[in-house]
Amino acid sequence: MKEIETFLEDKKVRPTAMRVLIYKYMAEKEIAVALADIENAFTKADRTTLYRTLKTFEKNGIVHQIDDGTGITKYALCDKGCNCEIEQDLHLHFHCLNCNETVCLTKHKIPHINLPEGYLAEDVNLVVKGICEKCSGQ
Amino acid sequence: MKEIETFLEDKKVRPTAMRVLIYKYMAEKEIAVALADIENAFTKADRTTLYRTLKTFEKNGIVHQIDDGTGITKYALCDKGCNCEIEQDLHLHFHCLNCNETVCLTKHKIPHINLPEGYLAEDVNLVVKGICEKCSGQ
DNA sequence: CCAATAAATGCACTTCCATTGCACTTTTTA
DNA sequence: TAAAAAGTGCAATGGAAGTGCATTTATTGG
Repeated sequence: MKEIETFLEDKKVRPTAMRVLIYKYMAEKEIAVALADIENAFTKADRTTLYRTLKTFEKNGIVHQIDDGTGITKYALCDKGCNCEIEQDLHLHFHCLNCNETVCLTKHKIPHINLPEGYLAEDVNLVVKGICEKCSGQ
Repeated sequence: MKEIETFLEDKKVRPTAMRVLIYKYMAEKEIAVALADIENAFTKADRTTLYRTLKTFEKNGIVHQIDDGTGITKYALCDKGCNCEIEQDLHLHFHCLNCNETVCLTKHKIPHINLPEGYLAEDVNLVVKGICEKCSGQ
């Protein structure tokens, strides 16, 4: 708990009770979470607070946003060295069509993409859909 | 015009006037189009018709849907050999942050992605964002 | 310690786009 | 040519993201 507080402070985010809880929640879950998930977990808190907390976390490099193609924005904690901004550091995301969960495959960097002459890449989004190990093992 | 009709018939889609026009419109544009684009081009037709036309086209392998991360669903004509379903055939999409246009880079197949043990890939979505050749050349 | 200020939170509302239900029209077919 | 099917148009719904403003809570300088 204390560690979370100091962690947030390091990231220049004031560690309010709500923020610590949300961080804790996301750290315990190992999958990417949607705003609605957090809403369900913290029914006493207002949607807006949760929403803005995520935006604050995002702005300060605590979480990154994931577009997994479901149309629902997901968020996941950044790894220690996760430089979401740097192209080379981008990892891919896996969305399971069975359990509907999305995970960061942090170890799997996106391979270099060759583009035609004249195209300049600034950002890459790679989502693989299929069956995750949890679901395929059953 | 006649070719479009027979083409649609080949795809088991009844070539109504509207459908032929929409197909023609998409063929002339070389970029992926949003429903709103088509709406603007065909102000006399109803949104729903255009929407359902795209869905019909999609179901019959005439167009494929593109999620370029803008939150707006785009559609593009499939190439002759575009087997949208087959993983190996998936091409990548490029979204220009300047002109906001999205194109299929049909020639650029998605490289094989190595996944951890237990993960089964069924579909891959790869979107590169940056500056397109039209915009970078200026 | 207290007042002034800034940050965080909650509520209500808006916007935007995708999607659907139902009625009406046009086309197909038996 | 009548019945059925497919296509089209209008209106409404739904879900999620985002915003304005008032209120509460925390911070800080005197």
